[in-house]
Amino acid sequence: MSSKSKVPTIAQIAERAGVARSSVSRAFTRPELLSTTTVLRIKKVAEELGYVPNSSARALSTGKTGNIAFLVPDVANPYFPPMIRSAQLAAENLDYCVFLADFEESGLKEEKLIERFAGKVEGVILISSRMPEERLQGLAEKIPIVLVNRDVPGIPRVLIDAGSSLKQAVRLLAHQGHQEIAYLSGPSVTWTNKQRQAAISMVTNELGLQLVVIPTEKPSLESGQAVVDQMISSGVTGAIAFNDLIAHGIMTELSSRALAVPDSFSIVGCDSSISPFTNPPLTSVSNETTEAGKIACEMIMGVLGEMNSKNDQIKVLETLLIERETIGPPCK
Amino acid sequence: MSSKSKVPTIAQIAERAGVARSSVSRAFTRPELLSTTTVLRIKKVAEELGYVPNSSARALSTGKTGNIAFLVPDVANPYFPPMIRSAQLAAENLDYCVFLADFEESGLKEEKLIERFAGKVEGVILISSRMPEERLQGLAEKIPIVLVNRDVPGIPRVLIDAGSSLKQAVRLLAHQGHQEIAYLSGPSVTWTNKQRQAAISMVTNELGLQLVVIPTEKPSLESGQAVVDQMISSGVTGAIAFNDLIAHGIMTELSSRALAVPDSFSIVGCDSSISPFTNPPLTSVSNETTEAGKIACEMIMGVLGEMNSKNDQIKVLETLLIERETIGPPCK
DNA sequence: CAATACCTTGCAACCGGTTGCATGTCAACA
DNA sequence: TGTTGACATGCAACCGGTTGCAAGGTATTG
Repeated sequence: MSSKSKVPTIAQIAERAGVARSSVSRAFTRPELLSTTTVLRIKKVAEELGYVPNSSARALSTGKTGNIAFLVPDVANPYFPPMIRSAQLAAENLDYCVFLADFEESGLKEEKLIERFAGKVEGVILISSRMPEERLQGLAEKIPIVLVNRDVPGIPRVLIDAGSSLKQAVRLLAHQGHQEIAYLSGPSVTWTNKQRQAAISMVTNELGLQLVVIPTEKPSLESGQAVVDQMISSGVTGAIAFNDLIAHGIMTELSSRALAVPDSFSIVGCDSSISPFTNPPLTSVSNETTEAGKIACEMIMGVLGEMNSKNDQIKVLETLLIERETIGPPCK
Repeated sequence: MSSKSKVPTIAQIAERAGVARSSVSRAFTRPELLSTTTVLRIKKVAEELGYVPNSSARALSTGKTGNIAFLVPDVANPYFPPMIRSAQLAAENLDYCVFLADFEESGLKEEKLIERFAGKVEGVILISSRMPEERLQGLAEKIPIVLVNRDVPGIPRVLIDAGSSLKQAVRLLAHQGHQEIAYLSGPSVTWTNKQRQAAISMVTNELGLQLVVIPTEKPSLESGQAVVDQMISSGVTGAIAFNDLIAHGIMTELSSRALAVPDSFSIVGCDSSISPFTNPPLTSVSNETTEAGKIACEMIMGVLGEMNSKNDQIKVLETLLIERETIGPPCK
């Protein structure tokens, strides 16, 4: 029932230590301005009373919250957690805390979230943003933004380039004798999807292969399962999926129809989110998300200081095609 | 170069609208105290100037930050993302923002994180906490805490009970004729592991089966692969793993040795995090994490108001054994 | 028509730190 | 010994909202 106890403030420490409030503040933020003995005395008293600086108050007077926000399209998509993890770790090392939010693949929700966070954070990291370019640019003038897997001029961004690996995958399929292949596309508005599809279609054109683009509902397992009929009837002998989830959905569905991979179909995934775990192990593109998360975090820290100055830095992460066991010669 | 622009404050809205600062404040927080026309006028001006309340300032004077923290042992473990997602969604509906942090399976780091968040949040949701019980109780006196999958009297908690499902799994194995089975255990300090192991051993005793407990390094795929030798040499014909990841590691390793599941070994997982995706699909325990995250969030909201009052509520979520295709008769 | 109640709005203190400036102390230097 | 400067500390304003209290105005009532 120590009614007065609660959380001690700077004032109580000051009184107990016989100094001014400002000295207590400085003991924590700029100890080099005080004599060593004073700092020690203050810290001792603070320790005794269990003092913890009130971060709202600090944020109010300094204007720095020490927070950033990390927005992803779908937390449960295994592609993102490693990125979330590395970004959060990187932020933590710089004494920042990170808010996480899921915008459920919706540009509208994304925008609402940004507005909600605007006052609470110093910057926002947007993963695979679905917002229209002009909106992004508008927001970027109000609050520091770093994009991952979205290419908007004028906004700092880190891009994971799966293009070269996917081109290599097409060549590999061609080399095995495939003439007609499918691309199971992802969310059509995303940079990632456009970029992947463009890379693939460039090489199929070059090699004179037939490319069938089959859209999927969502980049999920279920969507992969759902398009198998369409894929089979299209007459292709191999397929490259937008991501591992779709590829795995296809494998699952094929397996349930007693169609073996790669004997009946060759399948290539992308991102290596779950490809090491599938059976047979899925040939896929390496996963650079951990690196991307870390870089995005470092980038935003760099941007925090210098608002206004047109910051147009861009970092492209290259990928590798990881050959596992789902490519073989065509069946038909 | 509108140097003066920046972010408008309550004072500028007040001036522009010809009212006192307090009226502007009330227009947003308690509009029923003002006349409709005044509220409208203020809101209009605020809209024009792009006013957004400064949440640090608000937090300072009200004492409420509108944030909670969500701490997990490992973001990248597929068990957690659905829980994170549902908790975050639930929080958002109540206008709360959530910090996410990864304590890397370490009780020490967990404690540091809680302290760091202490000033920034109104409450903390701890998933599978590794902290000693007395520490938890100490912290719970300072800040509202809700535990998930950790059973500490006096602290509100939600528990996912896989026990009954695992008992059923043991019976199923026994019914198929298995005499000796293994439990591939998880992190020994966790409530989850203790509870699962206890449930299994209760039934093996009851049925007179031989139970071999094999510890794993981490609840990960790699750890599962690493213990296969030990499992084989122990002479068991079936195994129940602490989680799907370990189970899948075992399946992968067995598969690379040309040992088929369930023909050579029967395997049971837990949590259904990746079990629907394995090949063959892994018999496992249902995943109640989505529900748990939501409930944890609701629980902490309930606790926020009434600190001090001994709150000892507990919610237990029951699970289901989901039979897929990895249990068969013993081989040896 | 005066007294009373209610509704609307303003005043000013407060939340808990931070920081520019002023003051005071003491040692070093001329 | 008087001056100068470095160093240590205090004072008070400020960050941007919130809120108890009071004042002014209008409506209600006897």
